[in-house]
Amino acid sequence: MFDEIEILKSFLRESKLRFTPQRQTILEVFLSHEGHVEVEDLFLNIQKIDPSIGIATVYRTMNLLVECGLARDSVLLKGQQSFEKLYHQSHHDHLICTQCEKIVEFEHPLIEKYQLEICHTYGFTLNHHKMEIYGICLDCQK
Amino acid sequence: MFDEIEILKSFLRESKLRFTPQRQTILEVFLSHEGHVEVEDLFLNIQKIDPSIGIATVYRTMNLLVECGLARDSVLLKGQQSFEKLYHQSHHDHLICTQCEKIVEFEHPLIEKYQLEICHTYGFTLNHHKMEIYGICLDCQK
DNA sequence: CACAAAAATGATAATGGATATCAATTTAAA
DNA sequence: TTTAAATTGATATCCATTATCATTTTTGTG
Ligand SMILES: [Mn+2]
Ligand SMILES: [Mn+2]
Ligand SMILES: [Zn+2]
Ligand SMILES: [Zn+2]
Repeated sequence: MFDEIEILKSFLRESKLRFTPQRQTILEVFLSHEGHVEVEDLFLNIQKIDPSIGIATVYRTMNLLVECGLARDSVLLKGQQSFEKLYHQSHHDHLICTQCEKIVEFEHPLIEKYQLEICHTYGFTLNHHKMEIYGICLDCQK
Repeated sequence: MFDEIEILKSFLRESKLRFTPQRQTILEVFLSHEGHVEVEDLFLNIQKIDPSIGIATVYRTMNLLVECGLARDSVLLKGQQSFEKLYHQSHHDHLICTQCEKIVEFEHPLIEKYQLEICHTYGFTLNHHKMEIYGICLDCQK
């Protein structure tokens, strides 16, 4: 049982990359966020801890976190990339209100099962998937 | 039973917008494409017919086509927006090879059914959805 | 401890797709 | 014909992300 820091460290070691203070800070700030984080929010909170960290390093590190499976890029909110935690999180998909942009997370085991079936039918190996349902939430229906 | 031109015309009429030669050309070229079209390809083919049409009008018109339900924006290929026909097409989702970017279309009635269930559970009205499965295709597995 | 090679960083320039602007043109309706 | 509104194309602008590059940091080796 490893925690996220260990995951990142071993990923970096295998890739002959280095574990740096900046990468640690960025990972920690990212982990402190619940749900879906935009790069801008992430960057603001990172700068509170270490104002010398540049935006380029944030992007670079987030890409690494996606590569090693600690993050996934999530829904596109107002044109900006956003991320959410992937490790130690139960898999889920998203229900998005097109009016207020509220995001509800859900999971449905049968949908996951049929996805596997589909991959098998077409000879694909399953890597990951993205499923977003767009509609109007209860609040916005009023 | 209306065809696409009629759909667009009546949408424009209701919105107090105008049916123009440019819009007709763009719609026709779009309809002549099978599958998923990037803006760049679309623009090239439009210019073959009317070289005076500008890229801004193409974007503007494609947005209209999405609004009136004749097109939907589809998967993001190499950073560019792409569209596919929506009217008179059977609904389907996408299986995408992460290696060669091949796109296979599939449909699964049960998945659609469960999506409705989920919306009902959370009190959402269902508008549309997007489901993409990423994996490696048979050819690329070799 | 040097010392060298490789990797990482931050500032900033560059990229590129999409949108906004605006003067000129076209359209619809009276 | 006349007028107001809509549309167009050229082009400027926006803005998120990536590339560049000089400098700094890290790692490993003797
Ligand atoms: Mn989520
Ligand atoms: Mn398709
Ligand atoms: Zn809502
Ligand atoms: Zn493939």
